[in-house]
Amino acid sequence: MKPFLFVMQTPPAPTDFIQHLDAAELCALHALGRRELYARNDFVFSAGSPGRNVYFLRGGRVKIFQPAASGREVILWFCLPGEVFGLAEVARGGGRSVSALACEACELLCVAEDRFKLFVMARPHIALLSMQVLSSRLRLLGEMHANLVSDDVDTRIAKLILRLAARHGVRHGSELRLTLPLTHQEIADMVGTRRQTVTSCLGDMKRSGVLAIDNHRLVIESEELLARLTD
Amino acid sequence: MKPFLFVMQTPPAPTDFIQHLDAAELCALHALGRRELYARNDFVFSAGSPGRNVYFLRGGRVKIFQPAASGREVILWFCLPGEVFGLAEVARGGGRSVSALACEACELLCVAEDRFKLFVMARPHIALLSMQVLSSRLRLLGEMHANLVSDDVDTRIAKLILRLAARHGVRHGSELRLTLPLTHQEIADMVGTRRQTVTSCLGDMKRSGVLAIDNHRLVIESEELLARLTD
DNA sequence: GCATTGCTGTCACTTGGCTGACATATCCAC
DNA sequence: GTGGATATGTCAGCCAAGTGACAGCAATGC
Repeated sequence: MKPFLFVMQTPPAPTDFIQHLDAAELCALHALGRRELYARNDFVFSAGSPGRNVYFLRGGRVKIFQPAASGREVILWFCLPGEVFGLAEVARGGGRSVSALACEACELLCVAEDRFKLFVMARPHIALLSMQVLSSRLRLLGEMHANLVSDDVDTRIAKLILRLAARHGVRHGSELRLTLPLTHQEIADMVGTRRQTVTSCLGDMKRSGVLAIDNHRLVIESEELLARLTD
Repeated sequence: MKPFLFVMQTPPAPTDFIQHLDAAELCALHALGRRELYARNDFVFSAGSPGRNVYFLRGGRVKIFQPAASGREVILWFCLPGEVFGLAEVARGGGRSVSALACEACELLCVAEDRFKLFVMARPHIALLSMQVLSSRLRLLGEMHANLVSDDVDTRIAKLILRLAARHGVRHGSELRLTLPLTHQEIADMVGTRRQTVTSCLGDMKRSGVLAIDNHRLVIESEELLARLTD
């Protein structure tokens, strides 16, 4: 089980917010907000907007990314059902610095900032949970940042895939299959490189039997080999 | 006052934790922890250690950095008196992912994790404050990360200097002087490049009258010109 | 059905910044 | 003071990765 040490580089995060609420709390939270539906490629919010809501994802996937100079996008993470997003801007004030885009049809719960603050302040352990969520993201981002500084593209992509596998992976026989469909461009935006570079790097990995791609979903064929690319 | 728009790119952060406490709270916090002294270049904690304390800086400066592959260091930020650090690891669990090093003689208040949690849970607005601190760091790190992806070294250094000026700058006649002494190596570790590159980039800036260096402290001679390097 | 748009694959060309090396300058400890 | 450690300045050579360009291949919509 050596390779798993890498997948577990960062221990499993308490990313699921909803799961940590009891029935009464969940009910109270729902009463505070309203249900919203978004279609594929709709923006839930975008960088620069004031940002006075916290969102809880009930279904679908949301991509959180940051616009960078010259129209580039830096993808920070994908939110899964049960997770919060838009929390940091609300806690801190000063408007959104990131954008949130529905990757597919999404259902979410939208709660206004002031109501959420009251909700949290009345329930100390939820305040702690919120701190945990923020802390996890801080750590993940720190790790991504350090990788970007010190690893070459191939290594960054290998690490990314292992990280994604820990969160979005489903074991399928001897393979580990990502549930999240990704384009080369999106991978490039996650590791800070260009699409062509990703194409050629993934090409190498396919050729050497590390992984395959099926319907835009990465399939890890050898965790062993992949972990080795990680340095 | 155009150039100030850049310095203010990210609005002033509520970085000072202590300042937001009233006398009674501060007193209670002090009662929970113990005072510790560190000499220049002492580690307060280092990446990999379990990390069961939160620290409040009362005097001096602490450098927070993350070890990266091949012995590189990635400097995330410098803590100033009044600020917390070590908060994320405690909120989240799972040990330290960063190291904290005293840049000079430091006095700090060390509070055990469980005590701090109780302290926070009993005071909802302090929970909110903690969330603000984490959120601010998340945003700052996001900004640094995006810069690293999309800007070349010169631009990154210019942006770094403006960012530092907003936090550590003191106006001195027409100059804006950083209170924080920095080596080229440290600047390199903050923008993700190498020492030699920083030396030559700063050399260019000196030659073109953008800044000067006095006793390891950057002195911005023209915010105008510096902001222009920012793109 | 066809057309438009977006994704993948490949490749020749260019370059920013890393590397390693060395000289000088400055600081600190003893 | 003197000696070692640490910081700065400069430079030639090299390479990882970006750039731009183009061709084939899905999808998706009308």
